[in-house]
Amino acid sequence: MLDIKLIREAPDFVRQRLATRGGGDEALVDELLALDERRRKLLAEVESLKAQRNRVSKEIGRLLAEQKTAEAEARKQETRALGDRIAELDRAVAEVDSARDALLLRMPNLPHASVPMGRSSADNPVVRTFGDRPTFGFAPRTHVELCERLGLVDFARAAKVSGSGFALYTGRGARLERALIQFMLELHTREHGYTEVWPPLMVGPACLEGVGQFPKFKDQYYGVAEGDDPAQLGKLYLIPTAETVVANLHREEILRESDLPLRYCAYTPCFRGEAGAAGVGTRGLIRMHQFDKVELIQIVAPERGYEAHEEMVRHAERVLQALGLHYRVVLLCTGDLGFASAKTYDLEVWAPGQGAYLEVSSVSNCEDFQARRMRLRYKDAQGQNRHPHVLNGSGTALARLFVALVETYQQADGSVRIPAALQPFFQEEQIVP
RNA sequence: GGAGAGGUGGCUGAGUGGUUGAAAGCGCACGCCUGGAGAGCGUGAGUACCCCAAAAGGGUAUCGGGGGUUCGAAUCCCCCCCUCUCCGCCA
Repeated sequence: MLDIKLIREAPDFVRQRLATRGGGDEALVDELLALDERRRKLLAEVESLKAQRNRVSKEIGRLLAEQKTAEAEARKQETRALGDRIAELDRAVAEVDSARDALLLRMPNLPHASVPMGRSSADNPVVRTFGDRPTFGFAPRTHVELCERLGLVDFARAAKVSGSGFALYTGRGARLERALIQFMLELHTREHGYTEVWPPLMVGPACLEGVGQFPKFKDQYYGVAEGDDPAQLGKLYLIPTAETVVANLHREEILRESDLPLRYCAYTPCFRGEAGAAGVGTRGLIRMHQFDKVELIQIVAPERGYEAHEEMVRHAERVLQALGLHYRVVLLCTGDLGFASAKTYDLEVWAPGQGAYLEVSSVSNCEDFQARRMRLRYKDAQGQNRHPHVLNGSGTALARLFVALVETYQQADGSVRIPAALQPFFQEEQIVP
């Protein structure tokens, strides 16, 4: 969430930055400031009353110790009314508090100054590209055709057991998926200095709130209930991305500066309701309720936030480079930026069978927005507690990468070559019908 | 799922209604001491919020979380969460 002190001290700046997102959130600033002012007013009053009560209580203790029971009783009588007033004010504070927090939790992060202005994905500038679109001496097939011919994915049986939006990888398809996961984990842990973690796949709502998914996007998630007890719902959710759990690993901690940077790499399945998303029902692997992803997380000192951000984009790019896939890097404009992010790059890989770029990675610096929500801090050299920058990036998402790979390396006879970097993990050079 | 034990500051651990924000020990930081280190001695130190232009200073809250009793709660009552042990079940 945003720093209430910043909103208090520079409301115009905050309004202006929020306005660039085009979501109308700047209108909340005045409401927030009014609540904040009321809160402080109430606090000042109730706290001075409590101070008074504490003084009298101590005095009563002293009087009782000195056997002056009558005097103590008199004091008690006096103070009784104070308690009622305090309780009343406490309730008022709690009300204002929760109203203020609810507002704060709904306000998105401020876009970084370097983020281009824009309304939608159409305004995202391409920052750089790698490679060229491959050419074919034949009409390239879609991954759906290729997968069915080669027996890599059984969509029909996946739908039979789980409905649409699920894939059953079979035989060499399953092995290819596993090889890609293994390849990426090895790359990031051995060459980019990330620590591998394999986290729980279900988390409590506090974690979703911590990364900024709650309360705004509550309908996107799969809630899990143990048994048939509806009261259990809302206790645990399937993670929509490893970010949800890994970014929260140190929540409510005060780290030492020497602990930073923390770099984690995690392979996990990801689960998404995709409620209302166009194309869930379309064939193929492009939009799924369940997909695999290798995620990168960094927790760094604010001074190093944007340096680390650029570095992370390069780490994700190396996956696509090593696999020899054509891709482009896009910088999200203000209007397309995610709720928690201050700056985001997307990696879009070319899928010849689709004739389109597919988003396989999104690398964001959320600055201290998430750290503040999850009460994650570190103690700097001066002994000050500060919120670190929390960054997340896909390194990369699997299903679409699978699509791009199969479509890019398809041959005229319907077979698929395996790029050299993947061969040690896949153990074969090609997939033939 | 059943039975029991327990959750106190960075850690260990005292504390069952009244100067207890919390003994003691360890660890930590700084200073003295030392050629240097250690030992020893001394000093300091939680977190969040509020008041104050700021600093200084003052205040409130915080002993797993929430609620209650009371003038006053780490201490009493209720609910919840978590950890550990044993049993059951189970990959």
